[in-house]
Amino acid sequence: MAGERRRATAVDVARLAGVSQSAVSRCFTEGASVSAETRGRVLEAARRLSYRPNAIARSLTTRRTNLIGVVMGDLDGPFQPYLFETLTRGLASRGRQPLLVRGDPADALDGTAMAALDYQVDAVVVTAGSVSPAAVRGLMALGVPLLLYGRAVEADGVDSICCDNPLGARLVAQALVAAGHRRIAYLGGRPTAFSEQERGSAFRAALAELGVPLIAVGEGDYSYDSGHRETLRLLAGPDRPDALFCGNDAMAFGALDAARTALGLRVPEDLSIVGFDDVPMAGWPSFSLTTIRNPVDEIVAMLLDMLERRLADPDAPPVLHRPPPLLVRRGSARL
Amino acid sequence: MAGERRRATAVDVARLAGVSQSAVSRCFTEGASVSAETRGRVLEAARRLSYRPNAIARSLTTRRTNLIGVVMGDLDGPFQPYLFETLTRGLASRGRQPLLVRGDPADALDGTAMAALDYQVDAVVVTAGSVSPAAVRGLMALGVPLLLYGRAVEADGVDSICCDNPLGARLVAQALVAAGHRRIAYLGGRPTAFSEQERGSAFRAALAELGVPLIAVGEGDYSYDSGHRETLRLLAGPDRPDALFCGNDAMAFGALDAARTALGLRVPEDLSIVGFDDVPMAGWPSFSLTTIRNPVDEIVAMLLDMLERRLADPDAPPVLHRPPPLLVRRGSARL
DNA sequence: CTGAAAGCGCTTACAG
DNA sequence: CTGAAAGCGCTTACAG
Repeated sequence: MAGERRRATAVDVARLAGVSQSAVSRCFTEGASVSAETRGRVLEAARRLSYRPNAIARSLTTRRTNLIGVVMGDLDGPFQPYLFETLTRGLASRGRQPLLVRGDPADALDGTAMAALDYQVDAVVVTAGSVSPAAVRGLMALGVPLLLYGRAVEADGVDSICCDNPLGARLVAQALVAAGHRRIAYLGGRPTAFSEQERGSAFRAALAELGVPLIAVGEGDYSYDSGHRETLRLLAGPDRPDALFCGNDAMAFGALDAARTALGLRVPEDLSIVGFDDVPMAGWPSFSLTTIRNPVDEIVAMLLDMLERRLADPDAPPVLHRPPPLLVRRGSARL
Repeated sequence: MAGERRRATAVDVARLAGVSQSAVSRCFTEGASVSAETRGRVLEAARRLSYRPNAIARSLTTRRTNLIGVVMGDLDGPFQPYLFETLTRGLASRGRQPLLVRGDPADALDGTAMAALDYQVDAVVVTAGSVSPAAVRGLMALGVPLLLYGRAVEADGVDSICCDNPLGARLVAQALVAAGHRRIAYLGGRPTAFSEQERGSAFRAALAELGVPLIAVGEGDYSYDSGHRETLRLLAGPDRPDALFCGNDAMAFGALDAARTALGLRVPEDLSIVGFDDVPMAGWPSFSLTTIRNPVDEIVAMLLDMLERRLADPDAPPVLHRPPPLLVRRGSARL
């Protein structure tokens, strides 16, 4: 196999099969009319030449690329990889190619990120916390269908899906209070994140309604390290909390390690810790984290449906879905 | 903002700027000759129309897409996401777009995976354990430059880079024996994986050379769950091992949890556990895993250089790099 | 059912 | 430096 320099084109196949190039094209387009005999000869010639239609050329003529821009931030926590995995597999199984667009929660999209959009993606899906609100506005101005995961935005041609964060926070507040906790602390994620804003304020509101004060608040950035660091700080004072709700699982893991290993506390006897997301690791025996399940599979499935719908009709009215999360009781909280 | 249905093309810009379409094109191509005045008018018109060259059309004419196929498997362990993250960022920073190709270690690449290659990727990089050897051969037959990470293959036009697994395994064997361990067990990963074959056989060989027997062997699949399960089995017998080398960190975490939580053993007093990869989590206090550092950053940097070189000269002789790993001593092993 | 031809939006010799 | 034109590899009316 000399690794032929040039791939075969439809013209090559046509020549070999003794038909027109149009006939070749028809054999590779759904529902085009070709006689059985022609199709047979074309397919055989194509096979011999290892011919496959050039998707770039096809995209140029059809003005559809089948490429979906996927805006994502760092894959550095345990949650993002799972989401990304599920999303890209789902896309592929529906015959769409995910083209990566690297975001940065702090910035608008830079040039190298925007370059991906020059490939004429049919739509772009923005994943949780991957970019700033300003970047989302920039994307909206592009006139490309936008699907937002993890934040709610009201605009034409923009569909959003976002776990019901307020409900999740409320479930935690209620369970904690019902179990008798009265010295409750909250460890928030990146303050600019939509999820953090919803979770933080709903948690406060729910506690207030229940007549239980929030006695301490930490400010993390959704990372393990920030969870570890802030927990050390929150537990340093004299009036130590008896429960800590963390804005995501990664911080909760940091909190667990800080409480148990660094401070020598017993969890959940001395301190209840609750996370948010329910990543696979939350079930590992070393963590056994009580947490709120962010229904990723369900969210991705809905997102894919929203995408098909939007692709079929760019002018369809925007939709916003808020799938409900669930409290998962494990060993890290006395509930 | 009515979300204009049609993006501006070079012809639109040319009309607005009062120049030819060729002139517009030249303003967007590196090193083309355009007068300062023309360039100014074109750029201004382009700005007003939010014009950016259509990368699909450009790809068709230049026969270069700047798209790099990235073949990857599941992102379900802690190692793959970090690798993927580093690789795709590196690609993007060099102006190349990563196009995902989903692999499956057990299968050849299926149709939906191959569909990505119809986009005329300039090269494909295959990441560790993402596909079967048969799939790699299929990719080689395509005549597209191939870069292999995590396995060594000798062939024209195929470059490989792969951590020096035998060295890593030897480092572990030597350190364990030097520290006095004499009842050593090995927990392997997926038997069909290139890395497993190298690590497993080098570990055996090194122990044999040192005159220390391998008293037990487990067969996992690189997952946390398999590490947990196999460790329970390995530690069940009467002549319990005093050291366990795991084929990757994920299994080592499972082993740690099994030993400590399920079996109530002390690590490293009762049992030394060593992993392979040094994922970020290995440094978390709950694990404090002694492990072999797989130099991902270095590997990705080399991979990107290999890519540029291969793109510049498709006929360059194939290269094979084997960067050395490093033993990282933490708390999970008595060394 | 089939072929000739136009056109998708660019780049790049080729003349000037 | 600049424009007219060919060509990249397809799809899709349009005639037949």
